[in-house]
Amino acid sequence: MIDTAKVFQALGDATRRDMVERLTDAPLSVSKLAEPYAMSLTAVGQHLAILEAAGLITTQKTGRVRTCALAQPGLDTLADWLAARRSPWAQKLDALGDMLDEP
Amino acid sequence: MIDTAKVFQALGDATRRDMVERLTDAPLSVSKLAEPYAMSLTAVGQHLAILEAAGLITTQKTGRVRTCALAQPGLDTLADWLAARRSPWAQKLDALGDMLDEP
DNA sequence: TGAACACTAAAGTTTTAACTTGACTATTAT
DNA sequence: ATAATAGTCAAGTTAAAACTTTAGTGTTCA
Repeated sequence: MIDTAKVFQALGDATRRDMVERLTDAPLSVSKLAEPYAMSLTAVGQHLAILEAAGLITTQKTGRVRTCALAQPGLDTLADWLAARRSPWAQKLDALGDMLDEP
Repeated sequence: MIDTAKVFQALGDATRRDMVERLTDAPLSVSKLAEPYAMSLTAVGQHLAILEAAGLITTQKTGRVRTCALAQPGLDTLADWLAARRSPWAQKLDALGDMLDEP
């Protein structure tokens, strides 16, 4: 399980949150991911490292292109934290959801 | 609905997240809430203002004591954001949970 | 083989957020 | 009335993130 602090800190930044949102639709290369932002590619790479450490994305390099995709572990950490703070009903349903998600 | 940015930014700080976690159990005064932290009351007050703006807590002053309690709107914002990024199964169950939560 | 491409590493700068200090208000207790 | 409590305001400091620049690696294309 991913550290809660890393997940919330990662999503606390607007650029990183936007990256995760864009990856919800489809995987993207670092360059494509960087396009909308007015910052260097280096800065984008730093953001991606933080997102990856938080288990929110996975990346793999093929040739010279690194492809980034949304990852579950970070989202699961977030879901667990949330469940502990919501109504008993929501908690039970979240637990059921986790059960049904398993392979 | 609360702004997503405010909620994530609020929970991105370890002290604020700890405050929310402690308020999950029971409401607390500003002083009681401040006790475990090695920082001024002023700093605690600043954190509380951010949490309140994010809809994660509500506060009300009675006499000279301000009591802080966990609030739903911020958590709901978080739940909605999460639901959009998790598996279809988890999404359906979250929606069902929201339905059953209603009065 | 050489040039353009897609990134990456190290180190420094800038910007933002957290926290402090000192002074102050309103409420409760003596 | 006085003093202690509980919190607040404004302004400044400090510490942590975000971002840049420069230089470099490995990969693909002409």
